[in-house]
Amino acid sequence: MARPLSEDRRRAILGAATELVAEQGLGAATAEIAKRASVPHGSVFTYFATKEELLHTLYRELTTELTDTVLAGMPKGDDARARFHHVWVTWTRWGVANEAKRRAQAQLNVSEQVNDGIRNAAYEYAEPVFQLIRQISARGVLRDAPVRYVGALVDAWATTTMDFMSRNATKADELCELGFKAVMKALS
Amino acid sequence: MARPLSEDRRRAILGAATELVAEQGLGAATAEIAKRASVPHGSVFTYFATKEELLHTLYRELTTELTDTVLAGMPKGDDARARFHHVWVTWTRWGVANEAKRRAQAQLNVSEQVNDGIRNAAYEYAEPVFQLIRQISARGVLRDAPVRYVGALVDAWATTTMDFMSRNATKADELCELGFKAVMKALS
Amino acid sequence: MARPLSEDRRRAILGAATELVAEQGLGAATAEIAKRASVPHGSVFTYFATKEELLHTLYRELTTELTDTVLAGMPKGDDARARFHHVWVTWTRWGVANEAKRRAQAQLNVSEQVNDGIRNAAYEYAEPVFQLIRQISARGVLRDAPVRYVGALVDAWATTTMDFMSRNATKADELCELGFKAVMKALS
Amino acid sequence: MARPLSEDRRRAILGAATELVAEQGLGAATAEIAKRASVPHGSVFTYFATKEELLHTLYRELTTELTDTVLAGMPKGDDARARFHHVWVTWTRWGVANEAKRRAQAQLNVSEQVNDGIRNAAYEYAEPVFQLIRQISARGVLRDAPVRYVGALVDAWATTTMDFMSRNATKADELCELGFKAVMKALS
DNA sequence: GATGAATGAGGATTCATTCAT
DNA sequence: TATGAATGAATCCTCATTCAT
Repeated sequence: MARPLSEDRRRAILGAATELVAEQGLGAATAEIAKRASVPHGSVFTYFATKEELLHTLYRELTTELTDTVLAGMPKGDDARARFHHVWVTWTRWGVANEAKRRAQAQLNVSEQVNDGIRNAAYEYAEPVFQLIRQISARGVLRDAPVRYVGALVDAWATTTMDFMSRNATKADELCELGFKAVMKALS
Repeated sequence: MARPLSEDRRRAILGAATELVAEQGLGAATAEIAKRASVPHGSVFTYFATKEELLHTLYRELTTELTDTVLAGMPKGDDARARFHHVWVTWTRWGVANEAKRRAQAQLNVSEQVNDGIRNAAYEYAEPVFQLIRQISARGVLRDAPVRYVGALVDAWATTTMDFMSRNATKADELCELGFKAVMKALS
Repeated sequence: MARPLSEDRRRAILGAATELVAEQGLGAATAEIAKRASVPHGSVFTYFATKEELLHTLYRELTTELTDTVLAGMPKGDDARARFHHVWVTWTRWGVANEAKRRAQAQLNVSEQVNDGIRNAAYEYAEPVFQLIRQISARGVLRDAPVRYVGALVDAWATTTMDFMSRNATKADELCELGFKAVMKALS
Repeated sequence: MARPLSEDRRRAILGAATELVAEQGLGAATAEIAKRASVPHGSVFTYFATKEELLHTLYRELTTELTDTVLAGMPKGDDARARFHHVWVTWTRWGVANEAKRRAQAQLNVSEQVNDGIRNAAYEYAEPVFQLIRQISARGVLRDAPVRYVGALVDAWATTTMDFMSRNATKADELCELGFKAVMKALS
């Protein structure tokens, strides 16, 4: 049998794409992505049919990784606040620890390139998080608002909080907790 | 005697740029912007030295317009809540009524193209809004957080709210008010 | 007013395309066409939106030029034989004198790139020739065959005749006359 | 012990090449040929050293098949007209029944890729047909013309006739006979 | 100033061929 | 031999900016 696709190469390309999209936006050149991944330009297209597919895959992988990270180690039991606190802290720390990933995600998020179908798949994968948010907000001002809206608000605040944590490393934990308290107040 | 630059043309170019940046991101071609503006390609460069300058100007004009809109008709007096309500409603309505502008702004916001200097100028212009936000949050959980952070949180929620208002026209007003209540709870 | 498109450049590009298509087929690179035309590569696309358009234009110009050449100097009067003789001789001589054009035409003819619409336009332009052919063949074996078919037969023989005239310069005139006699016999 | 090359695969590749060359010209990609043949891309190059060799082989097989078809069932005896009628009918019917083959042949014919050596080999293989044509035209206008020229004229008319038979299935037989009569008149 | 052609580096993608498995 | 990933030159086309008119 022929040589199988190399998972390493695939990851190298996605990693390079993450960095360059974070730095330059979706306009990042496939040739430069290849160079950064130490892979011949042509190889980008043996792993991803088009640049669009590469970006879609990147979006999917980033959102999946984030959801997985946030759900891993989730406390059991029904202390919704504790559970949400875990989500919030894990989430924002992931964002601070993975600046390129976070910024690449931000670029992909504003782009038309990422269409509703792809976006919905990401939301579905994050369903447990949405459920938790619904639970938290069940008795608050937003109790009648669409979950997707409430989820998007939490996302927006998490993103903003990460940005400030990043820029202000010494006060990162403090900002994280302040952000958490504010969100909790808004939701409950 | 040199012909003076035409304000109409300048505005046409900025308008076309708004639409195309909203649709395609910063990659929008100057030639296409010119065509959309019904202006010869060369004129883009008599009104703006480079594409970068055009985008910077666009960012400035959009943020300025938004700030002006929000501050116009601001209620007098010290009812901070009423004043902030005015800001919130005007802001989100502007966003819904000016979809292209809102989306262009979002594109410019994530871009490295718009540097900190330009961003700070926008913040300074919006200083009255920041002051109002500080006032609102003076006794809340975020009382010790940096104003810029609190401002960014409000911005993030306003943006998210506009997006959902846009997609859900029949419930726009309702979402606007829900969002407002949630922000108020978070801040105070 | 800005610089107008240069007819010289346009012709240079079409000329270079003629040569390269004759030599290499439709696969000829636009970059090489540009080089042969002593024109920057980008200019090819300011004169022709796509390579396809360039090839279509080339087809149209070649067929038009041939038709014009053949119709110019057509004897007046009703001596159909004399008129057709003029057509035949002019046609095959044009082909011998313009080897690149003839071969480029041959390449374009077999290509799917040149669609029926474009082909029909060429036939319509050559309508006077078809009428003459119909007149010549009105009492022959092919009297009930579709004119387009008879025309295509004549075309096929003219093309073949030119090829042999080209390869055999000393007997070119002889071949031309032999071909003519054979066609006349076939048609009448 | 080395596994022997599979005749089936070879034929599958040639078949796929026929279709794709007919559709797209010589630019057809080997990878696509492989896919159409349901054969791994690499196999194309174990059966044919280069793409060029594949195309040469294709040309040879197509011309050979046509000659074989035309010569099979050739009436014995010295009725040259009957023999040529058989050739003509078999030839044009083959062309109509094998559209892809006919069109692939046309593509290969105009290409420089197929050089004189290869072309001559095909002519030699078709020698009996040339002899018949010489016999038919021995007393006609073209009696002193080079056989190759006369052969090429017949080829050109056969090709044109097939094209029209193909496009006009209901009148195919009629066109076939009309074409035959015209050729006979031209030659004899 | 107004216009739009000119330019050539850069962009995404394709492809014949090779070669590791 | 079979397979299909690897490669990088080549392909068509785009684009910001300049400049002749």
